Amino acid sequence: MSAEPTERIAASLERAVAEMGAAGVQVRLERPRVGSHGDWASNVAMVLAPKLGRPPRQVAEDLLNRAGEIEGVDRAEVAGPGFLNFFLDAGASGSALPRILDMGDRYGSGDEGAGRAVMVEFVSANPTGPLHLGHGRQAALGDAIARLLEWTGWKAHREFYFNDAGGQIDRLAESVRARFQQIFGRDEPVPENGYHGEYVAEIAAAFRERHGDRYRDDRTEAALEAMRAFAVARLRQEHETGLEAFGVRFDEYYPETRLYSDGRVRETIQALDETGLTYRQDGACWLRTTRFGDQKDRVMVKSDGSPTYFLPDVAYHMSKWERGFHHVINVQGADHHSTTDRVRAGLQALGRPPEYPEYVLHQMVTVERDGQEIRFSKRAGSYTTLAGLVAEVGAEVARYFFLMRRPEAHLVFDLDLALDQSEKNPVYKVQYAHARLCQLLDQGAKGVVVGRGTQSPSAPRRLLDQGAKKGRDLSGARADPRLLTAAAERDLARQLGEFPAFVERAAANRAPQVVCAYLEQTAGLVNSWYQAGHPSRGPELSALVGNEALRNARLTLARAARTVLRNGLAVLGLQAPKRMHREVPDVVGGGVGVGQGVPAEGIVAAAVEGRARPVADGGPSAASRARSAVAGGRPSAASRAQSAAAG
RNA sequence: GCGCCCGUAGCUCAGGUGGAAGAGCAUCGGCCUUCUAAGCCGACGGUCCCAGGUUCGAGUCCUGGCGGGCGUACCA
Repeated sequence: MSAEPTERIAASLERAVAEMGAAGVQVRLERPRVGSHGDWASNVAMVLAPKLGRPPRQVAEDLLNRAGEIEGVDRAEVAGPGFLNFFLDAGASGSALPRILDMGDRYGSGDEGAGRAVMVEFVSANPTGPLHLGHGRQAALGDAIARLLEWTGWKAHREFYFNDAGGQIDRLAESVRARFQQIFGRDEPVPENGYHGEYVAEIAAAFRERHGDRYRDDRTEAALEAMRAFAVARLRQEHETGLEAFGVRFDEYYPETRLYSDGRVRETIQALDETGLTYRQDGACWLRTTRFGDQKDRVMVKSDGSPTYFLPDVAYHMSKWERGFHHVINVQGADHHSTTDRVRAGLQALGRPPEYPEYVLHQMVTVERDGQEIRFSKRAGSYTTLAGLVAEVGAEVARYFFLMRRPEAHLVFDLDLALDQSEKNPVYKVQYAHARLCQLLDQGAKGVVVGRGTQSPSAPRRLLDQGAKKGRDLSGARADPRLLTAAAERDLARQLGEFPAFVERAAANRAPQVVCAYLEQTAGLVNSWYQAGHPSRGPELSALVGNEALRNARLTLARAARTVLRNGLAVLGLQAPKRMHREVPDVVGGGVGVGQGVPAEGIVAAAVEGRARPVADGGPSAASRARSAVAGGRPSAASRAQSAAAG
């Protein structure tokens, strides 16, 4: 193929435009969002119409007539208010397939980043309590954004920052001490502004397990310090293992105290002083952040001589810069948005660019259970933890839930829905489509043939022999995409070709939900294509037809689709299973434990029952349990609901 | 008061460089003798919060409202 079809279309249109006496009008081609609007569309007639004083549709007709036949274009039409829609022939629309197979698990990657370093800082939870769902959203977002950047040629560094000193850690230590004393029956209440969650008592119990009664009557600072260190270490460990269970790893954990111990905070004060933008007022030391667009000046050092949070924040970002990260993305909850202006202002005072660092601020996560909102509060001790959520719905579902919405949109996490209907979750649709393609390709490799009339026992054997003779050819590396003429095939092929553009856009906009939407759409096209060729429906449209050339082309399409789904899931940090098992819960069919070799009737019975009986009002029905258990290997919805209530 | 975010189908939400209104759930109706029905096909469902403006064209951009969320510390 000499030139891309788009170039030929554009050239033909530009010639036609010039003929109509409107040279210089830019011809732009765009991908219509809907398949029925063709492979490419142009708005040039509508731009031209007012200049020529003629109706746009008439101009469009005229343009088409003048453009004539275009190589690679099957047909063209005037549509809507005056769009020109071009439909490529099958060879052109399937032209991405060889490239997909060539690139394999790198298909979709790009090199916009050109190997530059970028830091993504996310989660950054303080060791004063367990990770909650807001941290979960951040973990999913930060990791997915880092992955997107890696896919587009950046070298991503994942960093977790935490405050391991200061007033809140003091209160944590005091809270642990109170709980510790309570173990011995002493009436020492947790401080009013301390941490009241159950986990504090657990820490105290663990502390006693480690140290016995040694600190029982020790009210010294050293005892408090021991508890502080113990609690921080334990919570830090809990965060790391929790994130690991969630599938997120960090390159570096950066403690706030390091900024003090290595003198960076002091250096930052000095450097800011030298800018002449600091002043003293009311006994405190201020920085003129208003010079850089902040709403008011900020205190750097309080009148009691201790620094505010603002100062180490600036020092920390100077450390990032000096470590070579001139591109930094901070993923934070929107409740931190007030700090972004002042931190950037402080950094500008030190000569950093105004857009450093970049922020992705996600809106809050609220959780509803039984139709009621649950409020998060570390101090009240009533909140839902990330670990609890992962235990309930699994890491994959939780991750996808957090990613499928724009970060700046409020996320309502309906626990009931996530529990009872998790198998209807889009992530299963995508993973299932992938597993389905794997099975199909497996059948293809075995030489299985479907279709009425061709089912003589010798047919598979014959194909197997041919396949063996021709080696890899059966896998379709040299298949002819022009044979993919059915609508479902062409729609799918076209969609697969757009994957790299979606990854690039998602990365540029720090928008993982774009990938989610793409995957769901692709999975839908895969399923439509698959169903259209289902043996019971249209065996002549199946990939497993007897005609070898057609079979090759369709199996190539399946391989390409599998590659795209697998890569897309990898971009989000999700698994691409080769096989998905349904597990029929023992409540159906009286304790029939069913695993891999399930009799088909069992599956169908459960599925039918599941559909026939919606969830009744008191609790989960057998039907909903059947659906829940499908998610695989986890407790039934009933027992999970109980554990949720207990948590 | 001021700042940021949100307002799209009954519900939860996607909507690219401004271009032809979408998905899932819910409801209703079809589709398993043969590749996994965790699926597919169809129907129903819209004042894209309101009012102006820019434009050949606005869910998208601009201005002003209305409604909701979050923030607005010498807290951490």
